[in-house]
Amino acid sequence: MPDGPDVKALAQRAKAAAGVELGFTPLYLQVRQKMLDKIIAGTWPPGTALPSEQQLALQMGVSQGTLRKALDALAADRVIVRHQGRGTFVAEHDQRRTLFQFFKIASDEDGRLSPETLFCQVVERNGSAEERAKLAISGRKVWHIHRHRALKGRVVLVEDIVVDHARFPLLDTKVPLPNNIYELYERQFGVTVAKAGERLKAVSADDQQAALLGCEEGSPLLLIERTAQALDGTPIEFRLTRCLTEGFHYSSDLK
Amino acid sequence: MPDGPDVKALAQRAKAAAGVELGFTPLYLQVRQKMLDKIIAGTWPPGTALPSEQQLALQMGVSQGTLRKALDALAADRVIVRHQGRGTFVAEHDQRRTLFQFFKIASDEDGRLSPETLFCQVVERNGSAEERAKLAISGRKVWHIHRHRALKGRVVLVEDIVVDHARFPLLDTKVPLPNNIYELYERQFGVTVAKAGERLKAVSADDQQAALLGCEEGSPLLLIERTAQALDGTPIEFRLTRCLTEGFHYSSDLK
DNA sequence: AAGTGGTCTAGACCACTTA
DNA sequence: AAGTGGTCTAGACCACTTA
Repeated sequence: MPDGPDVKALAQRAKAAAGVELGFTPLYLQVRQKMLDKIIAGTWPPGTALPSEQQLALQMGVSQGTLRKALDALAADRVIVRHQGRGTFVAEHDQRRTLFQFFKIASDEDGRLSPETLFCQVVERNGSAEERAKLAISGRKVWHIHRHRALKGRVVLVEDIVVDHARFPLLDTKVPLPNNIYELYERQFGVTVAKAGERLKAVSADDQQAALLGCEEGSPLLLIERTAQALDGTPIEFRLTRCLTEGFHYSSDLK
Repeated sequence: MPDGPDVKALAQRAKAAAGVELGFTPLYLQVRQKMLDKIIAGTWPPGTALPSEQQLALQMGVSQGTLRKALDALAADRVIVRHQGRGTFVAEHDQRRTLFQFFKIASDEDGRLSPETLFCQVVERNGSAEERAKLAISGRKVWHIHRHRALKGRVVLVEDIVVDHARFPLLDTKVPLPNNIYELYERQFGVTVAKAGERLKAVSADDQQAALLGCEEGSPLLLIERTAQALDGTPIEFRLTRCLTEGFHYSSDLK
């Protein structure tokens, strides 16, 4: 004889009563949100090993299957990383992640490479209306980071990065910034970049850019406008990258 | 008392004995491959409604849960599309899919739009060594499709598409080609484009391109090199798109 | 009302890692 | 040997669509 016919329906209603309900939110998505909230709140900082699935299922009062669906969803968004036999961990901005998730420039012949930072400057200034809108901030001040980056020994990237001054106190004292800037955001400021959207255009190099990149004025450059967001969707960073695409390209998979 | 302790282990070994085994392939991936094979073979053409999960599970001799994991994997790769309450269908190249999966150009102000084809020419010619290598073909001949496409009434895209002559017999008799060329591949030639990789660069417009796009010679253009693949990974199409990015951009999500 | 995919449970066992 | 995530089953019920 099967036991209680509507255990999960009761659980569903119990969870639903507590949260905002529009129509129907499955249990596993409610669990996913609860776990995401803990990660956002810093209860489980990046790199932390989560409790085992069995323990989490007990804590949350759901079956292991439901708990796994929640973890699967978080893993699909790269919020957590799972290793069979080892455990489940909050995702970190190590070099590998930066290279594969956030760096899309590759050599035509040699594929993906890590860029080397040859110059880096941090300036405090007032943000333009556009910048403050993109960062959704009410304060006036922003940090402006300017970098020159090289691949295969040649400067091919010029970056202009703008972030909220208030969110990154004393950023200028961290100079020279490490090559991996998202690791800095994460470790020094508790800010996790979770995803980004990019808009690509072709533009002409002005005299300054031409001098930096060692090309002629008016040469075509790939312009990449990136808006990066935190785990909760808050915009964190606005970045313009100008890229010389002779021997290099931006790689995009359509699937 | 729980019944047979190793039902699935037996099933696993039975399946394993039949197929190529390197280490360990889970049942659900074996089921996924079997279903993919049927789709590739044309047993289930695009648009077909698959049997219900219950029926498929019975046919394959696995539980509904395992069958669902196989379908989930196929749905993640957009090979099939599922609709709660309606059924599961083999994915089709309708306008929506083309717009969201394979067309990444959007208006800076108005977002995603469908391009309009203003000019389209199909020519038969010998493929270059590079083209034949990219298409992995041994024959000499290719079709070269040249199109001019407009967004918001302005020509901003010039496309040069190269496909295997042998795979698309009498393609020139289909002129004028429909706006959605992947739908043509699918319906007229039984060729399904499943995924594509793109390489983006910034280049200068030559005199012809400048004339077509209504810009000055030397203007920066976004060059998109696409290689599109069939369900089994075979390269199907090599495509060069040159794009005027004034008021438009290429959109890419990093996650 | 019947059929479909979607969720959830409880429990067994496997593959893999670490000690 | 013990612990972790990964697979698989059998079965119940829910949300949604169509007739």
